[in-house]
Parts: sequence; structure tokens; C-alpha cells
Amino acid sequence: RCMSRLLSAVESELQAGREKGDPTERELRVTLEDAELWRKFRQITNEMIVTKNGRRMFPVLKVSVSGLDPSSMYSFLLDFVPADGCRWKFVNGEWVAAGRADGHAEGRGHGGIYIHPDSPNFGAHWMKAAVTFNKVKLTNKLNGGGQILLNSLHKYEPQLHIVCVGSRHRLVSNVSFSETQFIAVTAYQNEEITALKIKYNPFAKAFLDAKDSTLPLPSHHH
Amino acid sequence: RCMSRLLSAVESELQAGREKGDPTERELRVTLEDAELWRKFRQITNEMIVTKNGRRMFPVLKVSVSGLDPSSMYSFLLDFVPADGCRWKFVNGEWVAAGRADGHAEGRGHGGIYIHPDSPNFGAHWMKAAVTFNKVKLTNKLNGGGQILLNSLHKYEPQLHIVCVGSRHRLVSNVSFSETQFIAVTAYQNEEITALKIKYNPFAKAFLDAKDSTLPLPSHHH
DNA sequence: ATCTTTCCCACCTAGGTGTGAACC
DNA sequence: ATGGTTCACACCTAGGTGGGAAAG
Repeated sequence: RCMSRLLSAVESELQAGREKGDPTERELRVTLEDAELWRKFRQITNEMIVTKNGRRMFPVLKVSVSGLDPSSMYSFLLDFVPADGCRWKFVNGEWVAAGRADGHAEGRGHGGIYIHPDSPNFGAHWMKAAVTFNKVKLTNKLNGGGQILLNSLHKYEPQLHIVCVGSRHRLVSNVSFSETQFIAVTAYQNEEITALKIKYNPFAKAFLDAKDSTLPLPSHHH
Repeated sequence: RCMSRLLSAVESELQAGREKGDPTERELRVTLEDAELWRKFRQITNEMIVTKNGRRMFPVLKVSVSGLDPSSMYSFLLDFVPADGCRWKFVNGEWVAAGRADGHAEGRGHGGIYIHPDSPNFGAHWMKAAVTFNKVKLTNKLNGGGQILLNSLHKYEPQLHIVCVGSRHRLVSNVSFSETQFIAVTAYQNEEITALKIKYNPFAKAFLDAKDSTLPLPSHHH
């Protein structure tokens, strides 16, 4: 009796549909969340800060997934693909290509792969709520681990990988969203990007308040 | 080539020994961390606060594990077993049994099971660092979920379950540590317990400083 | 009266922001 | 001189403490 309670607690992780057998991956669907917000940034060329210890992304990459087999086990991986072979420069208020990519040491610099911390987990887990990559950190120096190493002033496109971890690893899907392209920077170049980051990132609220205080103050009537 | 990089990223989760095949669970060993700290609390009868929204435990239950199969998948579960059939009272500086347990509704109240958030995961994952249950929350009201429901003024003993999630669920081990017994309370009864909590829990540092300021101040020499 | 619970609070831990000056 | 990077910092978010008054 004690045992059955235990097991049902484990099974409850699998509460979703569970139409067992058929890998329904034909119907796999991955949708980018906050797409409108991403497009606001993309429209004026998005930038992401890289630091020595790693900086989070904003907006946060978040996807909702359906069509996995609820009872199969998957890992979610994220990497950053160089979007072109250029080094970019911000001059006169716009980004312009300026020579070929540095490609640190090797021919094609690749910053490594970020494994979503919920990995590995059941299809049911990944589908029951949007999958958020808010903990991934971008860096320009190689240190400890967990962070993603990028070349500053190079353009990247985040790419999602869903891998089935069964008896044999099997790649299920690669998805990348062009809305999420950005240029890695050590400091923001375009002040319009800074303004958007401050407007929508709750952790930058201090600067949002500062901007408010520059607005005309309500006049004090006696 | 791109694929192999992906797969090796997944495999790296399994870096440990990987002496495949043999479930080496015969040699399973689970050790309580911070055992000396736990004993300090146990010696004067430990208490844990329960609140409506759930309160974390302090000390935190933390175990190091060895002897799992690195490449098998396990979940770690925690539950709280009534340590006796009594309701307890704190009178004249000591805890005394005061009547039989309330046992909310059913014959034997059981607060549910907490699933460690890293679950499910490879044996290698659970063994590469101590497994910490710092996020578990204790409550005296049933709400949302995730929290553990306990009866105030009743004594409990935390119990760890390691479950192998293969094609068929299989219970690997139940372990409980008598050092971690405690009485659930809505407010601390024994001021010695309060003092220990303040001394060792960094989140209570405010009160540690307050205690310091009541010590004789160093006299100012000119 | 007494015992137990609830609620708000000041004060922390822990860590995510862009800023602006300094550095290279 | 120029452009890119680094660092300390003030100011936030987010949430974990026990205290103490009030309520049940």
C-alpha cells in the first residue's frame, strides 16, 4: 500500500494524454513565446550583452511544445549558430558589416551547447508548460562551464534541439527562430535597444523610474 | 558532424564511471550531509515551522549518494512519516506527549510526497554532487501543490525514496535518518531552537546581528 | 485565562540591470 | 585619437527569516 502511493506519485508526472505507443512526433509543434516582443527588438537589430561571468538573455527564449510522446524521455538543448561570416560595427546609428568573422582559433567558432536544466524529462513535462531558457548565460571568455561563449560583434541565431534519450540517442527536431537573431556586444550600441531592454526587463526597473522622473512633473497647486 | 557534437553534449551528462550493465545497487550508499548540525537540533528536539503558503526546512535535508548505475534513470522522493501516535505540547521548557495524534480525517495522516526537482535524472547526475532538498515547503493547509501537508504539534521523520524509472518502476531504496526528526509547529516553542536557527540560517542574519548588538559594546578609549 | 494560529513587517540573502568612468 | 572592454556601483526583483501584535 505504501509502495503504490509512491509509484502513483511518480506516475502523476505523466498525467497528460499518454496516447502510448505511437511516437506522435510527426505532429511535433514548437512555438516561440513572446514573439511580438522579440520582433520589436529584431526590427532595430537586437543586441545581447556578453560579460566575463555570463549575462542572461533578454528577451528570454521561451517555447511551447506539443506533439511529443508524453511518456518518452527528452532533453532540450540550445546553441547559437553564427548567422553570417561577418564582423559587425555600429556607425552613424546603424549596423554595418566590417570584414570577415574572427572565428576564434578554429575555422568556425561555436560557443558550446546549453542543456535546459529540466533535462532529461518526460514529454508530458515539456508539454505541460512553456519551456523557458531564462538561466542561459552568454560570455566572451571561457570559464567554468554552463555559459555560452560568443564572439562580440558577431551575429547569432539561437537554435533549439529536442533529443530523445532512449536506449539510443535520437534527434527529434532542430528549430531556430529568426526573430531571435542578435548581435553579441560588450556594451549596448543602439540606444533604442537600451530603451527597449529597460522598458520590458523588470530587473532594469531602476532606469525606467529614472526616465519617468525626467518627464514634466505635475505642477503643485496650492 | 553537427549531430555528433549534439550527442556528445548529451552524453557528457554521463561522464562518470559508467560501468554499464550491472545494477550496482547492492553497493548503494546514502549519507546524510551536515549530520553534526542536524544532531545539534535533534539534541534539544528539533522544530520546523509550517505556514499557509509553506515554509522551507532548516537545516536542509541533503544527501550524498553512491552506488547507483550511472546510466540508469532515477527519481528522488521525499516524504514525512509520523514518528509516533502522539500530539506534543511544550510545557515548562520541555516537550511532553499530550494525547493521541489527530490524524486529519483518515486514520493515518500523510502529507504527500515531494519529488526532487532534478527528477528524473541519470544515476551519474545524482552522484556527481550532494542532492539538496532545499526547495521543499512544509504547510498546515492544503493548497495548490508541491508543498507537504503536516499536522502542527506532531512529530515526523523525513524519509528518502530512490526510484528507478525504467520500462517498469522499481523501488531501489527507502532511507530515513533519525537525526532529522522534528516536531511541526506554527511558532517556535523552544527558544534554544530559535537561537540555533538564527545562528546557522543565513536568511535569519538580521536577528543574529540584533543579538550581537546586545552584547557588551567595546569601550571607547581616547 | 491559556494555547495556538495568522498576519504584517523590517531585515536579510541572492542575484539581475544599465551606468559611467577607467582601462587597454 | 578611436573603439572596444572591464569594473564597481546604485538600484532593482525575488523571496527567505523570526518578531510581535492580533486574532481565533
